[in-house]
Amino acid sequence: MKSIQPENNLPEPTKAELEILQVLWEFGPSTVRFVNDKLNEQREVNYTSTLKQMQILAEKGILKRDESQMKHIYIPVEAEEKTKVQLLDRFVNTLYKGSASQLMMQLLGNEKTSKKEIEEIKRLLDRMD
Amino acid sequence: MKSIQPENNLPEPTKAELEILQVLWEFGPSTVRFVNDKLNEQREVNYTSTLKQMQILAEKGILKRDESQMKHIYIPVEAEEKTKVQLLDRFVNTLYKGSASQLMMQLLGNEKTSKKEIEEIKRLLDRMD
DNA sequence: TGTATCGTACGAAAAACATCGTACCTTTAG
DNA sequence: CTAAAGGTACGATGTTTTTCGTACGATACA
Repeated sequence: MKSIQPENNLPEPTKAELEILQVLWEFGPSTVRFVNDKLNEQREVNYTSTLKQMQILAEKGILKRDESQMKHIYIPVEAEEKTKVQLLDRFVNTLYKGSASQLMMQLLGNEKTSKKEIEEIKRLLDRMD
Repeated sequence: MKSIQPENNLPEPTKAELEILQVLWEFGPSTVRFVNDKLNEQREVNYTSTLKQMQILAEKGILKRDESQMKHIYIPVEAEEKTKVQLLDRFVNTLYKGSASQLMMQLLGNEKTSKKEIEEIKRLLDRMD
């Protein structure tokens, strides 16, 4: 049963695009210079590469930008949460046929998910009632 | 706190590769013909395309194959669980800075995660003690 | 005022992925 | 024996994503 709804969905961000989004989510609206510097804390990347990516992101409508200054300021169009929910949804559908509980099981079985995390999750569920 | 461990990790499968893996996971070791037929239940794809993908997968060491017959049989090297755990791990790290509980919250907040799913998850956690 | 610095624009090359056509070998049925 | 059916190999091509060089306009300041 496919519900009819406005195809609001923006195109799925690519890997490189996600890197940029994450900087913007963490630090808020930023210039290319700022984002590029942040990226370079993790890996080497040329300024113009980042610039181009952000321009593409803007073309796609994933970012909007304030051009009133010479140093353009880029801003994510969708909130962090919304985008992540979308990505998560896709992930669950692809790998777990949409079953969130199956994903959970994996998460809980993973040694890398610490006891503390598990406690946190339980508390969360309790609070949900 | 990053634990030191052998970097066992195989290269991340691409989208097309994942499709193939999923068929193999669901139906067990298979021929190219079989996999291709399954894929074609969902979308049109040429036999040789699938063949090529599976050959690449084998080159990468993600699949191994039994060549003793003319119809080669392809088998995933890693178990479904292990690969999924790896992908999930990467996903959590990338989008949620490794916080499983944060991911959970999103999952639980998502209307698409049904009440039944949530019940399932709770039962799961209870059983964990 | 001129030159170094910092910005954007944009085409093009490089790299990663995906698809397919063609060659050619085996098996099978008549 | 031979033709059709079905298999693998693999290069070529198409597409998308990523990276970068170069051109050129603004700004800053010696």
